[in-house]
Amino acid sequence: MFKSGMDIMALSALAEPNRINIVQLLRDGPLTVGEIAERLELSQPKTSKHLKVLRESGIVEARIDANRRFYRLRPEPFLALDNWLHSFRHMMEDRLDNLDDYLHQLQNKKEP
Amino acid sequence: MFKSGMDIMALSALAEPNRINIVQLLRDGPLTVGEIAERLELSQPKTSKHLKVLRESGIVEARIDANRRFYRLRPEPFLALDNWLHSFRHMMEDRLDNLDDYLHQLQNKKEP
DNA sequence: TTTGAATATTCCTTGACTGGAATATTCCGT
DNA sequence: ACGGAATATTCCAGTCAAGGAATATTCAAA
Repeated sequence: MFKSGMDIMALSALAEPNRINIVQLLRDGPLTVGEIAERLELSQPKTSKHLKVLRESGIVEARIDANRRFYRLRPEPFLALDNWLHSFRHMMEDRLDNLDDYLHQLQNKKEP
Repeated sequence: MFKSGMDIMALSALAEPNRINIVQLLRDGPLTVGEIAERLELSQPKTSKHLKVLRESGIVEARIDANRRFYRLRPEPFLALDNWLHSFRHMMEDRLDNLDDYLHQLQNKKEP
């Protein structure tokens, strides 16, 4: 049986500013809790708690190295999200009316 | 200036079961409030309130026809989400270790 | 085994979100 | 203008998640 609905857990986990920041930070590679806390200027307990939510929703996982934990992103939820988004393809294609401008705006990441 | 962070508003709006259901229902085309409420077995005020959240986060828009409002999805947030997901491509490619199984599992939407 | 570093957890308070019920608004037909 | 249909809004109570502070746990090194 195939599940066409999106996982709420993962979305809820991402729907929080600190956690989105953590996820975007981990895009470039694994980091320890202390490094994450330092770069985002978060307290250590706060960081640990958000990482726990991300971990329990399957978005990150930890590699334990003695005292430290290296957190890194798991690809599965991102692939699942991408897969879910594909189910909206037809809707988007049907509505490609005044959308060219928006597309160009998204593509143009260069400064003027 | 280009914003590389994902919009929290849209994610928060999606991170709720009723609203995800509404969004997935609207995938197939516009519906009125009453139709949405009926198909999802939600009360009318409940439906209206969730639609308000979706509307204010830019996920849906309403076409007014006399007494009725036809709600439909806006493509922009989905494109934005898709665009954001692309920034995780490298991470996903780097971790395509034991991921083949998962990919096949996602692709196989047919029954055995 | 004591110390210190790194991380997790608990307790508590506060703010935000949800749902239900009732009410308000808008519009069409008569 | 009136009544009814479709939708929105308000009010209120209950729930839940986030933050701060303090504390607990785990590990390595001396």
